[in-house]
Amino acid sequence: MSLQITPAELEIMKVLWKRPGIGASEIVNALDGEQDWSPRTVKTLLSRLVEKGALDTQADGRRYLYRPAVAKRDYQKKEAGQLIDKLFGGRAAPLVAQLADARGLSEDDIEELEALLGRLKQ
Amino acid sequence: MSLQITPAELEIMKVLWKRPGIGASEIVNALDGEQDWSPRTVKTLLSRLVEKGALDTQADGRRYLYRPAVAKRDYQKKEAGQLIDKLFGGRAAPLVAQLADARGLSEDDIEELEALLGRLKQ
DNA sequence: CGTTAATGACCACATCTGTAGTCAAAAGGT
DNA sequence: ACCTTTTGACTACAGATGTGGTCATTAACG
Repeated sequence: MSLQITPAELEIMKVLWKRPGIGASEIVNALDGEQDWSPRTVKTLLSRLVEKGALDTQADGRRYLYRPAVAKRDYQKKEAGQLIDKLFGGRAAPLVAQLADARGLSEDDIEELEALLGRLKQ
Repeated sequence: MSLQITPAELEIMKVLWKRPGIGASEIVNALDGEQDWSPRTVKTLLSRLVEKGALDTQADGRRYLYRPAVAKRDYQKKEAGQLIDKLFGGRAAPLVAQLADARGLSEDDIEELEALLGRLKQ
């Protein structure tokens, strides 16, 4: 299953990754200020995500509670992998180089990466 | 201008980043084996890219020569930046961590990254 | 108990995307 | 001077996407 999550749908996923198991109205609320969507729009996106298998539902009286069927981490991995396959010839290093160039890595970033590389070395 | 390049269009861009200034038929040819598109499809994608401002044209008799109006490097930067903004809270390090986890960095990748970090340090 | 408000199901519709067809003009072979 | 081929312009159309409306049901408030 390809599990294609669109940008608009991703906003919903982000809310649910932070607070899994909430209902539509809480999601609408959480998005307030972030996105300027009618509650109808949020409902539609929720339906599509359920239909796609990206969300699981659990009945709670007359409504549903939603929770991600895909871990954020897994989704991030998939997206990152797709980007490097699509644009960087499947190699990670050039991507990092671009990032460094594009927005500059902070001191902290650099240290974090060095630590990461250290761990990877054995 | 947002300059949204779709996946299909990107295939065209890749050809032209490699060989800028060629005409439609050369592009069709270059894509042979890669994509299974009718020449019509390639023409449509070319038109859309020109319309979007992603390609520049230069008349060559009765046809056009096409060349990218966006450097590959810039496009890569933009995409990488968008990904980390969209999914990684704007921080590059977590992305790299995911990549390492997702597909494993090769020895070479690790060395390359260490060298890169070294350069960034001063 | 009756009216209201919230909820999911279903529907609508414009735009974008993938994939191509038709057409007319021009370039080139014979 | 024709016929064929190539090319760009325009058109087509189904599926995905963004954005939101209608409706019937049901929970909840007074």
